[in-house]
Amino acid sequence: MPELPEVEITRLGVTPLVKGQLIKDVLIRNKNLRWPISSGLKKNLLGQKFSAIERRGKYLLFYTDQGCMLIHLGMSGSLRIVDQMTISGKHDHLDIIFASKNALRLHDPRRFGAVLWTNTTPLQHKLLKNLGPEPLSEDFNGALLYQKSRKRRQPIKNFIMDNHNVVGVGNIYANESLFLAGINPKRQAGNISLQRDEVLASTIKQVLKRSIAQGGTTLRDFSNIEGKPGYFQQQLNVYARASQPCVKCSTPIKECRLGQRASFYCPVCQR
DNA sequence: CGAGCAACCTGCATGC
DNA sequence: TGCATGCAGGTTGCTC
Repeated sequence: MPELPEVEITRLGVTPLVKGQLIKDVLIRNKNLRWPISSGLKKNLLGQKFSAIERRGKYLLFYTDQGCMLIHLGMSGSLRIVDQMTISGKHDHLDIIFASKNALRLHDPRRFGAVLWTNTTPLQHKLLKNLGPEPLSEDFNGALLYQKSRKRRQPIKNFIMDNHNVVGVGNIYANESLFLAGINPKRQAGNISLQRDEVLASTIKQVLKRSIAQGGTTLRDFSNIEGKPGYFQQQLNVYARASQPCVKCSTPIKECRLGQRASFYCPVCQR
């Protein structure tokens, strides 16, 4: 489900409803995620308040005065704010219940998500400390892309989806960004000129920003914290459009697999 | 070191 | 209708 825009939509939706609210109870209904939810989570959170909710890559960081809860939504995770009495479903793993009677509820059918606790600076956490730059920050630009990709032979699509190079570019947005930048996804990362890397970096920023502005992409089941879908999928140019005409030149869109992921491109517009 | 790939899971669409 | 297969928005950690 979530790529960076969807995680950001979730963060923006959750923040006003949970920030500063006293945590009254924590229910671990199903601890089975990528790693088991620690039973100590309740002790860590009880009586605390979230002072800020930040994002690093696709991780959500829920800060308290005592430490920080990290949540990753994996492929199918979502957060909702519900009334604490709302009946839970099969894949509802965790409820954090506030004095306001609202609950922050984590739903994750495929269980690729994670809920972790850290007492140290979260950005120094093992899973976060080696992440590449945020795509929407000034740290990420064409010069960086160019410098990091020299002598790299892997396809550019794999390269921009690697968190060490830049975070938050998942499969949909990698496909879309490369289309708009006119770059073939199979092209070796190390063979791309500085000028074209600059186009690519600014395209990635633009695509992510536009998607956030439209509430993210809903393909199957992404929804925001109120359960409403995003609208960016209406603007997808290549993703899941195999054999359909390119929006620019009408050539049928091609599909291939790169790094085990479905990849879509126009063989004429993308070189 | 880079690159490739299996694995972690469930749900859904498809085809026989 | 039932069963097998393949695929899905992500990431880690192994092997070569």
